[in-house]
Amino acid sequence: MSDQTPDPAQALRDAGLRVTQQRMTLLSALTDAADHPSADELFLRVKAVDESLSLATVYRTLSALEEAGLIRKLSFENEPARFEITPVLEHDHLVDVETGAVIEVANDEINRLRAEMVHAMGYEIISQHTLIRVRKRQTRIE
Amino acid sequence: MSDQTPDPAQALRDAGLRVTQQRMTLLSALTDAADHPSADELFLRVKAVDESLSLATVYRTLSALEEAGLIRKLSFENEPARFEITPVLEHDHLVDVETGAVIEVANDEINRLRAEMVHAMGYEIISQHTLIRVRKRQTRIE
DNA sequence: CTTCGTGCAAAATGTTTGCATAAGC
DNA sequence: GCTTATGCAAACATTTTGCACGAAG
Repeated sequence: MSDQTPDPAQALRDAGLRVTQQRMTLLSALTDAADHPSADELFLRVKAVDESLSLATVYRTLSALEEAGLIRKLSFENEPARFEITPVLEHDHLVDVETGAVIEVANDEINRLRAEMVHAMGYEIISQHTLIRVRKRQTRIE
Repeated sequence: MSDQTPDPAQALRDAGLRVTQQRMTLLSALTDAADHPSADELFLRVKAVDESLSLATVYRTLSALEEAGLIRKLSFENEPARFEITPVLEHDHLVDVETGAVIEVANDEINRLRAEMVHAMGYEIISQHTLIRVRKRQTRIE
């Protein structure tokens, strides 16, 4: 129960990054986020904490955090990039095209098959992501 | 051996779209493409056929073709969208981060598991795509 | 002949960058 | 003190749009 929400300062230090107020604010905002915010949405959230934090810093910090492997960038279709704390358990995303809802899904069997396939081709996986656009199935008359 | 490269005009008509010279040129360019060109790359290729064809038309046509289901838009990371003729057999893409090469891969087992999972959650798949960023595995000393 | 697609230029969007200042180490 | 991060505004790349004209059905 000690590293549920690890100290952002420590996480930054461990990643070899300088610990600044802005980076801690941003990392905390992402850690606290239940959704998958875009740079712009994050900007609004961190501004509520630190009025002076700029959008440029949000972008620069997101790049730095991604490069350090602390966060993951998700490229959805026809919309700005979204971000999430690097998941401990690999998972993918369903996007309900009607509501816009993003649902996380994990399937060990699929992950295993994928890793095997890639390995057999002589590659190693750096990162992976599956995006499935879905619609609620009509189980009854509507 | 009759519908290997179907008549673009017919394909457009079947999709309920007006048959214009520009759309045929673009659809042919994509059908002939061995790679996954971006809007800009396609623009260069179609301009070689029809000098007057504009970039705006390329974008508008790509949107129309995608909506009609004739082509698929691929959202890669940190680069413009790429396009391909809608594949008959569902497949995903490996991107070699060192060379930039895009490799198509298909795995029926994975596709089946995915469809099952999504179905069990009460959804139906509209479209799906897996992007795997990879690096060549060192099999020997380098 | 009516509707829809096109070209052009301008605009909108999302993201990056140069520079002077401020903060981390 | 030396190095790196930040804020601001300007630049950038990609994609979208308003409008007048031309082509498709």
